[in-house]
This record gives sequence, structure tokens and C-alpha cells, in this order.
Amino acid sequence: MAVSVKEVAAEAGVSVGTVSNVLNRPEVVSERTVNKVSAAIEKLGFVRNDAARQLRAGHSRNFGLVVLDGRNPFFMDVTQGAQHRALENGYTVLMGSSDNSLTTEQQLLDLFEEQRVAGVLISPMHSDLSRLWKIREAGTPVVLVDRGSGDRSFSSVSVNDVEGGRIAVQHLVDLGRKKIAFVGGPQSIEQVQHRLEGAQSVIAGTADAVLQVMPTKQLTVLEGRAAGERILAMNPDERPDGIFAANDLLALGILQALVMSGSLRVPEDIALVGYDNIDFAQSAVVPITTVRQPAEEIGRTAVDVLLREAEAGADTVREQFVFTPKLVVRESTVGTGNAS
Amino acid sequence: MAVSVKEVAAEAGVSVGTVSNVLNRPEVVSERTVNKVSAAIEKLGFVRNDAARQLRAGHSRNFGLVVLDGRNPFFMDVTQGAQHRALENGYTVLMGSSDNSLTTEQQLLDLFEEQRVAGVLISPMHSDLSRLWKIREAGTPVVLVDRGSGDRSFSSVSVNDVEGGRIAVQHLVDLGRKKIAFVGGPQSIEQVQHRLEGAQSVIAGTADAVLQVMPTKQLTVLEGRAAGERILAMNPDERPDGIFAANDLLALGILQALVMSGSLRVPEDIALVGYDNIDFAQSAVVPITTVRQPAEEIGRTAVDVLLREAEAGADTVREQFVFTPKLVVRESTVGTGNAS
DNA sequence: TGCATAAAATGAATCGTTTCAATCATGCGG
DNA sequence: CCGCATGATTGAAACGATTCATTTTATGCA
Repeated sequence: MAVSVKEVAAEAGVSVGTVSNVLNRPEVVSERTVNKVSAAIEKLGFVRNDAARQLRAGHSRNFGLVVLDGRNPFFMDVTQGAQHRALENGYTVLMGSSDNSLTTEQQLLDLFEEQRVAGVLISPMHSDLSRLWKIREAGTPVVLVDRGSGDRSFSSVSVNDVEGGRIAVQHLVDLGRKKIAFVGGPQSIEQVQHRLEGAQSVIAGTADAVLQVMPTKQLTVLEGRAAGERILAMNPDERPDGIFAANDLLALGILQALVMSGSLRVPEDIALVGYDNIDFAQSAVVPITTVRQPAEEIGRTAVDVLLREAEAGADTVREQFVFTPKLVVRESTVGTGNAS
Repeated sequence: MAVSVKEVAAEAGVSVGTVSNVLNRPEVVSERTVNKVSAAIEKLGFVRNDAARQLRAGHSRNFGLVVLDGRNPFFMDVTQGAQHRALENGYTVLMGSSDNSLTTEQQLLDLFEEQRVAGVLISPMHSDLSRLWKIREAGTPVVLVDRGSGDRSFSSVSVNDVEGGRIAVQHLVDLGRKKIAFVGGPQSIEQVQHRLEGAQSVIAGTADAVLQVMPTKQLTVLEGRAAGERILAMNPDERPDGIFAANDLLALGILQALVMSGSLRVPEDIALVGYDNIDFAQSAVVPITTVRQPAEEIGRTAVDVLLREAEAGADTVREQFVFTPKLVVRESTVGTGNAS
């Protein structure tokens, strides 16, 4: 059923080696032969078997990408960026979502190892990177995405999350909000941890300001809604007047809860800041002030770094890219022009 | 660098065939040997080379999935559903987005062919399915996703888009809206075409009702915003009082434009219906009435069908799944309890 | 203990492509 | 017309897992 080089060779009256050369280094074979072989390929509908190719090569031309949440538009954008840059260099990207599950993360890495991916891009769930060390020792380059590598032992492309948390909460404080809530979790996610640290640093430096941490199990709209309910149920005098959500999905959920109740106005009663600047943040009930991360650029850069590591082999210099986040101010903190 | 069965065999003091048996049919090998081999595998850190495996097998354990827009949450949900069901059966899904480009669609299919995927799931861009015929003739099962197969020559898992368009516009008409606009495109996308047909059928059966078609180049928030601007710029007496957008992203964009202008209220001046029921539709400025498609179930079902086709080989009965869409009413058409 | 039979283990052949040392053809200067 | 350099082509080996016909070992029974 499947046509192989052998049959192409027979059809064109040349050897298999020549067919392979036509495929991979046409410059070393005479024009007449190229034509003959091309015609045979066309006629028989030959399609190269990638498995055989990579068996010989020892590795594939795929990169493996593990993100924390495949449904979060932020990671979709990262993926998009990575996919494009990879394609430009003749690679493809296998994307998998760990979905908050360590088991799934492991499974994906197992899969990638079996497939002998040319490199791994990962936004790891926690700080135990031992598995990633093993993978790299086996010869597969690894780049951390959206997450720095504390001791610089891995290349990484990330955003300064502490700074992001800082500017978010500084913005709230500048608006006169003193009772701030940080909504986010799990703490095991380093990004969440860092954003919280940034928030705390602002509070520490501001008189009268207090921060209460409201943990969530995940970074989803649903969890956000639950957090919103909790805020609504609070005693009015302990209720925050400013909320910093660890990402936009949470913020969206919180906003939904608040708006649906009708009893608290955003931003008048509670100002809300999210994180990521996903497209949907600006089309929310109340457009959400957020901290922008250059998602596509992160994806592109990560692939660039990976390509360099793959090129250089074992003795690579690790690269640390850290982007600086930017505040995007919208109505969820400053209100609309007409409504006070 | 890479450990192969041969080395495992040496370490365990058995033959390569036995190692393979331990890996694939442990029931035929004695318990003692299984233990020896397992220990060797553990010790050497052996990871099966999938390329070699699938070279022998003749095909991989991957399915290829081509969606129209990888950033549309609807397709993300379809992908998620497909991925889960595939994983349950020991397969993985390679997802690619054709991004409105025929060339990209072709490239993805080329890639999938080279990778010898075990099956193709595709939401094709247009009605020329000749390429898909070829793929199937080469022995790879193909299932159409979110799109029926006119002549039933392919298995398909889809939603009745004509019905979807019908209930959307019927809803608008029931609310007394007579000047309806259909926003969507390109027409080459069959889903768009069908939703429009459904809309037209309602209009045809309703006295005084008129439908104007506002074509878009893509189904994105950005295009939606542009369409919204066009509506704002219209002469008030030719402006529609009801809009049916071909998907939620467009609806979101339209809503943004209308709300930002401040001169037209939704739903009082213009009622708006979207399509897909993506999560973000309900957290929009004005929560959007929409037509729900069971995205994850579509993905899951598509994989089920593909598995059956792969199982059955050439002489398969084609299956046509058609889900019925459901209207989800929100404030963008009926207003809030308190306002009006 | 011997023998028939079942269970377990073996290893060579296979999948399709790429690589590379070896061979063959071509053209050119002398 | 020969020798040689250059270019073109060849074909066998290799990649690593799986398969299966064959051989070896174990088990049960008389």
C-alpha cells in the first residue's frame, strides 16, 4: 500500500541512494536525474516515511511543549508563537497540557521521550526539575517557558512576575485602595508565588495597606467565580476594596460573580486587576485592567533558544530571557469616562 | 547515548526478543524474567524508540487534527475532548491550525502523511475533499469534524448548522426584531454558509422581516469589531435592530464596538446573538445570547468514530453524527432583569 | 526415569530511509 | 589517445523495535 524509495528507484531506473539524494541534496545529482526521479515520485504518489527517517537520524524534527493549561488563551498565544517560529525552521511542535496534574505532566514527558523530540519546552508545575535534568542528560535540550530557572541551570524565557505583581498592586494603592486581596493558587505554581511576592512588597511599603490572600485550587474562570462568591459573602468591613487576581481567567470569574450579584460595583466598590492581558479581558462586562505578558514573543523566543541549544550540543551557554510586564489600565480600576 | 533493547538484553542476560516481549506481551514471559528485564530497563533508563516501533508497525499511534482556528476557544474545547478520548485509547493527537489558509491546511496534511498518522480529523476549509480522498485511499481513515459530508462519503461528526442559524434568528424575530443583519464569512466556510441558510429560512417565513448580509474575511474578534464600526456608521433607518453573528468571537467584537461608542445599547437598540457558546460569551460586557455546540463531545465522538474506522479497515460503514444545537439566552437579547 | 507436551526464550529477518566508501562516467589537457 | 580530475551514481550497512518460526527448557504423567 505504501510506496517506498525502493519502488521510486525502480520506476525511475536509478538506485535508492540517488532517490534519497534527490530528496535531501538535489544539488549533487544531475538535473536530468532529478527530473526522472521527481516524475516517478509524482507518478507513484510517494510520501517520505518520517519514522524511518528519524530512526536513522536518531531524533525527530518535533519539539515538545508542555503548558500548564491548554485552554488558557495566554498559553494558546505562547503555543501559536512557538509553532510559527518552529515551522519557519522546519520543525513542528507537539503541544500538551498538563492541566494541573503532575501525572499528566509526566505522561507528556514520557511521550516526548519516546518520540525522541529534538527539544522540550515546558512550563513546569513545580520546582522539582530532576526529571528535566535527566532528559537533558539524555541529550535533549530543555527550555523553561514562562518561568525562570532559579540557579540558571536551564535556559529560560520568562517574565518578571515579581515586578508584574508589584505594578498591579501599586496601581491599586495609587488609586487609594488599602484593603487588597490576592486571589490565586495553587502556591506550588511559581508564577503565582512570585506575583504574590510582588504584591506583598508593595503592601509592606505602604502605610495602612493590608493584603489578604485568597487561595484557589486552579487558575480558571470557575475558581474565580467561587472566589467572587466568597468575597460577596464577606462582612462589609473586612471586604477588600481592591483585588489582584493571579490571572485573567480568575479575574473574569470574580467579575462575573460580582456583577451577577448586583450588590457590588466594579470599580467603585472594588477595583480589579488581572494578569496576562488575554484578548477577552478587554471585552469583559467591565473591561479588565491587567498586566500584559508578551505571549507570542515568549513562544517565539523559547523556540529560538531551543534551536540554539540543539545546534550547540552539550556545551551550551544557558540563556535567560526575562521580559518586563506592562500594566494595561482599563475600566475595572479607573471606571468609565461617564460613570464617575 | 541512547539505550536500546540490545543493551537492555545484554544487561538482563536475555535476548532482544524477550525484552520486546516483556514490553509488549508480558504474559508470555516468566515472572522471573520479567523482573530481571524490568530491573535492567530501570537501571539503564531505557526509553522505547517510537520511531523504530512505528517503522515496523507501518503507522504511528498519533491522530492528526486540523482545526480552522487554533485560537478559537470552541476549537480548543474540541481539541481537548479529542485529546482525552484518544489518550484513553493509547493514542495522542497532533493538533494544527489551518488559520484560514489553504496552504497551511495542505502543509499540515503533508506533515501528517509523512508521520503516517493513524487517522485524520479535520475541519476542512472548503468543499474540495479530493485531497482527503487520496489520504483515505492510501489507507488512512479520515473523519470530518464540525462539518457534515454532503454525500456521506466520509464519516463526520457535526452540528446541524442550518438549524442553529434558524433558532438564532427565530429568537430575534420572536423578540420583535425585523431588520436582521447576518455577520460572518468567508462564505467558503461551510458552517458559515449553513448558518446563513438557517437565518434566511426564518426571514423567508416572516412578514416584513429583512436580512442583510455583512460579510467578514475571518471569524475573529477583530473582524467583529470592524463589522461593529460599519453598523455604527450606518444610516439609523437602515440600521439593523438584531444581529446574528456567525460565531462568538465576531459577536464579542461587535459588542465591543457598540459598547465603546456608547451610542447604541444592547439589547435595547440592537439585540445580538452569537454562536458556539464559548466560555467567554457569558462574561462579556453584556453576556451574549448564543447557540451552543457540544464542543468537547464533538471531539470525543470524532475520535470514537476514527477508532472504529481504523479498526475496521477499508470496508467500513461511514458514520454520520449530527448534534442538535441549543439556544442559550442571555442579556444581549433579553436585557437584564433591572434594566428595561 | 522416559516421554509427550506445554511454556519460555531465541535470533534472524524486516520495516524505509540515509549515509558513505566505492565505482563508474565524463570531459579536458597534454 | 591516454591519464586524471571531477562529477554522478551505486549499493550495502546502519538505525532500533517487533515478529515468528525454531529451539530450548520445564512440567506432568505413566
